[in-house]
Amino acid sequence: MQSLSAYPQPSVTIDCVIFGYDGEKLSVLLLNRKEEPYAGMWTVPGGFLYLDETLEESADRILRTKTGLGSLYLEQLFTFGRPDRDPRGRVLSVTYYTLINPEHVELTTGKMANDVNWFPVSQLPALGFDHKDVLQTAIQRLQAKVTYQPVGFELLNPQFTISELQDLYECILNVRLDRRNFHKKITASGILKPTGQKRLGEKNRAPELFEFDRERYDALVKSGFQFKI
Amino acid sequence: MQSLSAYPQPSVTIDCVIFGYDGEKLSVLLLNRKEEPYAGMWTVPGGFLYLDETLEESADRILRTKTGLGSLYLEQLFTFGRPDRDPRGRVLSVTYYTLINPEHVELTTGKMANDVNWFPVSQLPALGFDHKDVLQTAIQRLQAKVTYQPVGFELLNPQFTISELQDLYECILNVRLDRRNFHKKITASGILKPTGQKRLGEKNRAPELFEFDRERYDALVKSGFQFKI
DNA sequence: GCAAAAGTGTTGTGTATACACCCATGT
DNA sequence: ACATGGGTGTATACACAACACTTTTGC
Repeated sequence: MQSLSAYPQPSVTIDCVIFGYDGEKLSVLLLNRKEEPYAGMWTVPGGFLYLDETLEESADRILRTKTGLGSLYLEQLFTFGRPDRDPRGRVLSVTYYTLINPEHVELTTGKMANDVNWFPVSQLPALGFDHKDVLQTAIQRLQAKVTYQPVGFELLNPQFTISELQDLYECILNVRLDRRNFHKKITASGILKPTGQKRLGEKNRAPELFEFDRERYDALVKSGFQFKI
Repeated sequence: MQSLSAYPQPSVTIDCVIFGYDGEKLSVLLLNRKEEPYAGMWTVPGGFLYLDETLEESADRILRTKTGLGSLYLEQLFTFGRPDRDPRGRVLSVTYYTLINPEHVELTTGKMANDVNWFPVSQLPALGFDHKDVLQTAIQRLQAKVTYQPVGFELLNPQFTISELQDLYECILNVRLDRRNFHKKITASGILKPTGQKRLGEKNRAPELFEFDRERYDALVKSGFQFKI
């Protein structure tokens, strides 16, 4: 590969905001840095881009190495590039984000970090670099997206109840929704597939279990469908 | 500035999609390249990022140098990073986009280009690099944005008629809208400031002239206002 | 007066909201 | 049987789409 060294060359990191939802609150996955700069502080998982990999391949490699997570569906968020955002020199950060269910994954602390942990978005620790801006941007994007697209199924079990879905939406959007209207709207949208099963063993009436009907959802999106909560 | 040379270093370009509207069709500003690679082909205006400037400063500098345009309000679009997207080596492209009124600006062909010209988005020439993807992404973003935010005033004269605004929307979205419903919706939104003047000299009834009420618009956006066409 | 586009109003239809009621389950 | 949350129905208000008529301007 040619070096193009006639032109200025910054370094580039890929940083990933991983949202998780445990049934109660929205959290993000953070790493405690072992090395300078910002040793001992928390940051979003990230690493340097190699020259022979795509941005997405890089994100996947970095997440596997540093958190043990792999094969996630990542969406590009924003590219941060303030000249002073990294004390080591000029480093751009191309950021990605995704949503996962923390109970479905196993975390591994890579050797570059002291610790990997979930933090509720309402109680974030002090963050290194400009990762406070990164997280703020990611939360705004997630909120904007959830109001017009039924994202968030990744955060629930494959089979879930309508109440669980409503809790998730209320949590992301930080609002209260009418239980009955939510029920009507979400079933009318046609993207929930009834399983015919119920969740037994709870204290109250057993709620019906649904699955996300991705085929039907993709078909609706193609035809210009817009979900509105 | 430290070099960080222990880490792989790609080059980074800033590329800008400039949309223009001449009252009839939506166009984009393209440069005819003088040098390899892709000499003689058309590309979106762009250039290499310097290490001491922000991404936005870089975009501004590049546009001034190559097109004569300056002080535009640019919005970040996407970062393209396929390893093979530039034959010279690994080059990331951080892209921006904006909307301007072609009649309000004067173009200068920088010495790096043979020519600078507007092309209707429906009749694009062969494009260098992956700029076909760049333009497609930009058009999608513009269409998505215009349906929930009243963008596009930058493309009109400071004073404009409701019909002119409707033509613009129909052009961007590629649909036909009911004249009377559009009139009601846009005036009810409160973001048009009546000037009390009319545009005389046309063949038919003189239409009222309006201005964009940016203060009121910003206030509405803050309070969670959503425009829907 | 005529043509052409601008401005205004009405009405029906569907969708969102704010409600109240019954049902099923575990204790 | 009772408490608790799950499922369903309905009346109202509101927004939107479809449509017809009047007004103003230049010729």
